[in-house]
Amino acid sequence: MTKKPTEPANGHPPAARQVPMRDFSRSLPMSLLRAREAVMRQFRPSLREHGLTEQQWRILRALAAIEAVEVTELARTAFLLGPSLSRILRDLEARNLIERKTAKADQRRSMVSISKEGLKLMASVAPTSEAIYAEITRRFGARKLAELQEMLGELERSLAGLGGADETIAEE
Amino acid sequence: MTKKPTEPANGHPPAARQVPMRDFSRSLPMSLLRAREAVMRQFRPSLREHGLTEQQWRILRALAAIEAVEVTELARTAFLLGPSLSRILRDLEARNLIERKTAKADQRRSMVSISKEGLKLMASVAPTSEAIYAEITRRFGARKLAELQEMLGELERSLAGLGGADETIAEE
DNA sequence: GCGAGATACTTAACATGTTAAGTGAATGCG
DNA sequence: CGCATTCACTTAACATGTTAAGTATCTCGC
Repeated sequence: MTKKPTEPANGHPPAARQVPMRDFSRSLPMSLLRAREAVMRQFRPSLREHGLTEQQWRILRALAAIEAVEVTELARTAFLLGPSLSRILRDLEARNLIERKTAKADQRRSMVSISKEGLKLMASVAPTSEAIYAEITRRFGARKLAELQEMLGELERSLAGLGGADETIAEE
Repeated sequence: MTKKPTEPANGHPPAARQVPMRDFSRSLPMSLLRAREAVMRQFRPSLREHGLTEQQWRILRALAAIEAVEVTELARTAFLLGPSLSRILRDLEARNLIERKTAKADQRRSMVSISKEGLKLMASVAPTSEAIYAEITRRFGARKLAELQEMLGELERSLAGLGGADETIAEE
């Protein structure tokens, strides 16, 4: 074991850089993607054991903190797009982990809440999840973790209102 | 400043916190997800105009820096899973943006390279992409950006070899 | 009140993420 | 050699990301 399967011979490519660009592997999006994947890799197995995906878990967590929410608000909280949320809610409802009822005042809105079963499932997952988070904090350092999150928040804020496109309001 | 994470007197939801957990919206995975989305939101419209998705763009960028690579190595570089890459390469090849040829020495491997057309497309996208990156850097600050990326790298490294599960080597 | 427009979702369609299984080609070992 | 194992990829199947279109409901001006 620990055998090198294939030696590419070249430690690094001889490079034929034909288009001038930053080193791709060091771009901000890639850094963020890799960091997030490194973190999520820790959680996924545990969630999987409980039959939950990352997104389903996000939804349950968001619901556990409140009585009930509209779908749109839940989408914002769990950071999911409407269509994704719509599908997931359908499945979670079929599994009796959440409940839905249309609002009285506005028949368009539907109020979502976590069910007793959903709470039970959460209670069974939470300890492991918290332990993993604690281990990550221990490894990386609580102070640095707080700093990192602060920077991420700043980054987010500094890009707010720079909507990439179709952000032209009241213009033609 | 230096506000405690869990403010009991939060002006947010009436709270029916039934399962003890961290404030979900401030978890590390969510911070990373939101930050990355804030960044990618800037690039997607431009890529879309050129008929490229984020992942296709990653592949082209990775290919532009070298002569040719095996699929597995490309997957590592572009941070894509094999199946995703396999599909995308099929499409990029159909659009004549890349070329493939099986290696002589090992018929299993296929060497992928960017085509002349692919390079032309890249050249047409790169300026806008670089401009967006520059604007992000300007807004957030070059120094802070470097710091952030350093921290993200540290986070990644500190979690390496903590494979969440099925990481048990030489065991049964 | 009523019809145009706005809202809150949902469906649809296509691309990717993710895991498992399949296929053909090399390798290692008896 | 023979053949089980390993490799490098590809397919398959299901879940989500992403954009566009559809549906029912509500709001508002006239």
